[in-house]
Amino acid sequence: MNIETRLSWMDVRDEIRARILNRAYAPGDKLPRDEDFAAEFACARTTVHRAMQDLSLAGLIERKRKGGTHVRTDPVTRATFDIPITRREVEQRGAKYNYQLVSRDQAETPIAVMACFGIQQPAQMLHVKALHMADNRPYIFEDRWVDIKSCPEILHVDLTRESANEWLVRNKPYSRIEVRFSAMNADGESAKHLATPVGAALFVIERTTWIDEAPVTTVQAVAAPGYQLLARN
Amino acid sequence: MNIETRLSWMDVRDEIRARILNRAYAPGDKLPRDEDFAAEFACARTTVHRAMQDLSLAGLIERKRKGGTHVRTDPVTRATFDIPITRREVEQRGAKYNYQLVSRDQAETPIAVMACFGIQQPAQMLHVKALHMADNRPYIFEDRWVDIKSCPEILHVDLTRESANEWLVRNKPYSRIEVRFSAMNADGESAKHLATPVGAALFVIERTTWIDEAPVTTVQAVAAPGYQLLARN
DNA sequence: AAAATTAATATGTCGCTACATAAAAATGTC
DNA sequence: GACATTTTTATGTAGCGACATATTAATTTT
Repeated sequence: MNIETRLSWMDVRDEIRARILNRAYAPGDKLPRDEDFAAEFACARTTVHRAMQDLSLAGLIERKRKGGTHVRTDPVTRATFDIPITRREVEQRGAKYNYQLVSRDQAETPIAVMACFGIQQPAQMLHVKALHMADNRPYIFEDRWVDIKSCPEILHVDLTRESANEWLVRNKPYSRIEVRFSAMNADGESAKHLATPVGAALFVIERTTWIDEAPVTTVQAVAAPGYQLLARN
Repeated sequence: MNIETRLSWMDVRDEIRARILNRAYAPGDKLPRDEDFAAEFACARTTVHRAMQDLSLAGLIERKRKGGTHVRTDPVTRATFDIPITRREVEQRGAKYNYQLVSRDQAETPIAVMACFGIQQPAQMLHVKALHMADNRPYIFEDRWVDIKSCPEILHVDLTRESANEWLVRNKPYSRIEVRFSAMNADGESAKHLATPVGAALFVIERTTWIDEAPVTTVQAVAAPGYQLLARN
């Protein structure tokens, strides 16, 4: 094919996005039909469709069957985060990873944890606290609960050698996840493990995962001061 | 068409995902070629392709031309956030939105802000501080810099009535954005505006936007205690 | 005139074909 | 045997046609 004249759906997307940024199509405006764009760009409707899908996913436009395509009046900022295994995160920063089990015991689900999972009845769970280190300095302190019923194998894992984080990610892929970010003042325990003064502002990541409605694990990961999370888009 | 036998790409995706979760295909394993899946499911290769694309985007598999498709050995947690206009965010919580301009002046770019934009030379910028309130209680305190060269209109906007946040989102769609999350202890200024004790842990969202490499705005939004960010996926 | 039905229409999806492209595997050359 | 070149192969992308589906608009019925 003629390389110069062949348009990819990304070219189409970029052109339409450029027009929206130019305000050739202003917020609230109705865009031409896919077919008309296809005619203008001399490409197939499927190509325009793919471009539109992408813009729609990015939050720039809204599409409705029969209703047509409109530029969103108040575009949202949509960003995507990757939260890798902690070991990998540390190693990608070029630091030496180290891990330390703080405590490990079995208990009934406390009420706060039941709320995370959205369950009514308490269950037997494994309660693990551990510290992840980068270049021998505290990096993340995690406080984790693992449902024993949906994950009995965890009882036989040597958590002094391998972190529950790593074992679970490798061995229990979840089907649903919920992630919450917040800030908290260091309490006695986290201050001690993260080697910071009590009261220091710490970044908190809470993750809860399920396999088909069955709770798997919930973890509160408290990062050492200075931690930042950066978004792609 | 026969509704019962017709498979959609989502059905194919769900089936393949189920097999990965079942460990029918374990982490690191090579998956069958798209064509083989197509034969198995009696659908077109494009349908399998779409399913695979989705799984790949979700971070569950990795694809390489000629290399084939593999289950990722350490799947990343991938989550997407929507950060709407602050007013809309407040209103969606069912609270009354209120806005207050704290300060507004023009100055040369400080070094810290130059770093956010990745520019070498300082420029003339508008420096705005403002407070967003929910039900008359402090919600978010923002400290914003706007590049006057790429956004001269901002000088004529009455920022006592409309927040820069809202005006920019509606009038200056960006082409690139960077978002950073972190935690900080309340300093004198933020403590005063957010009505919290000095030292309280606050959640911080930093956003910087560009239009084609030209800096537009960078903002540090400090949320009142208790603020949480929840991810979709 | 209000409500229910029907038609029109823009987007959504699927199948098929053809060709593009990256990377591995095979082959040829020194 | 080491290196460069060609072939093979699995995924990536585009075009075309057909039908599905949701919604709006038009029409008919009450």
